[in-house]
Amino acid sequence: MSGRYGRGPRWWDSNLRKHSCRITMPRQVILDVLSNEEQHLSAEDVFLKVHKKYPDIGLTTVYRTLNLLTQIGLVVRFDFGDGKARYELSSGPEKKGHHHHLVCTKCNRIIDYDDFIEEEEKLFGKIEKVLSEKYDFEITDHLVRFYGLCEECRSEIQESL
Amino acid sequence: MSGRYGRGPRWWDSNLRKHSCRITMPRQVILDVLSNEEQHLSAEDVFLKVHKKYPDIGLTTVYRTLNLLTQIGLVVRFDFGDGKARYELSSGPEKKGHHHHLVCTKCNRIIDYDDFIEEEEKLFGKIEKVLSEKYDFEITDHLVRFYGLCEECRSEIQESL
DNA sequence: TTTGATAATGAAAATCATTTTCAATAAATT
DNA sequence: AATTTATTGAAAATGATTTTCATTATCAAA
Ligand SMILES: [Mn+2]
Ligand SMILES: [Mn+2]
Ligand SMILES: [Zn+2]
Ligand SMILES: [Zn+2]
Repeated sequence: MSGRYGRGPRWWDSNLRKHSCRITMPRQVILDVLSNEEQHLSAEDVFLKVHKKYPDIGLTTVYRTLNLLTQIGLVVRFDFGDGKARYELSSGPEKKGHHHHLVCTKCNRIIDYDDFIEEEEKLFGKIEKVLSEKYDFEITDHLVRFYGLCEECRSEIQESL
Repeated sequence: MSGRYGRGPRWWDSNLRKHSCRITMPRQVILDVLSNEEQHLSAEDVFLKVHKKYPDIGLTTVYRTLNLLTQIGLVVRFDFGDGKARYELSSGPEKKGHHHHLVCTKCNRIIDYDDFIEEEEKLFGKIEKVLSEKYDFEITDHLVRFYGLCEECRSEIQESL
């Protein structure tokens, strides 16, 4: 783990500095992986991808870094119910907009969707207002998710009949 | 673990039989706990309550039973993000109606609410229809949840300022 | 009611994702 | 370059849940 990380400064450097976190090689590499590759990676997924190019970066550091990035808000952590947390970049140039998820209960495939977000937000705005008064509860976030069977899993079930 | 379980047959006996599960003492006791006590119990919570009256029932059996009851639909399992699964009776006489949750991110308190369920369902019905076509995904269930700070936790924060 | 097949149980060990510990190392500031 | 201290990696620890396996209890059949 010596030398500086290749390419120039990144858009997230300021975020790190803002929280007085050092800009280290493992952090850069992990953020690069998160911003280039597909979403919803587990810690081990991240580790594996990182490991190919930088075999000296350990799994422990991946966990620590994902926790840090989640805390400072650069990354969002999800629990889809398969026993491992999943992570997704939350902001920046390559950011995906506000979206929710379809989760296949058979193969754990995750599908992002951003349809109806407007309508959802509108209803939730109203709900949040009423609930926070009624239950004296300050709402800061919400979770909407649909579970079911993806196309592949449905056809597998068909075949087995 | 000898002798039969005290009181007469229970409403859930038929559910168990339907799935060709034996009606055992541990299962009766665990179901009794779930139907009498407060909701959102962890496996260990259930074990502790069971243990007071029936010290011979093991934690392993509690886990196994909760899994079974979840599979046959008598119990619903939740992951609120504190590392342990929580369980709630899903049907029967003492059933709570369809409801969603407010989750305190500081103390993990869970508040049930059933306001706006109608409106939610109406919107979700529409969303589900469109999404299942667009993404070729058969939706079987949904999850709505609000995160935030409960009253107690807000006042604690106030005090510490 | 007794019997027999086998599903269910409990204790201990195993899993598995994640966290902690701690000595070594690297990033920022001077 | 020297100093300070946050960060790192390996190994061990943790903690919830599952698996294993020998023993026991349930239930249908005789
Ligand atoms: Mn997503
Ligand atoms: Mn509830
Ligand atoms: Zn699937
Ligand atoms: Zn709280």
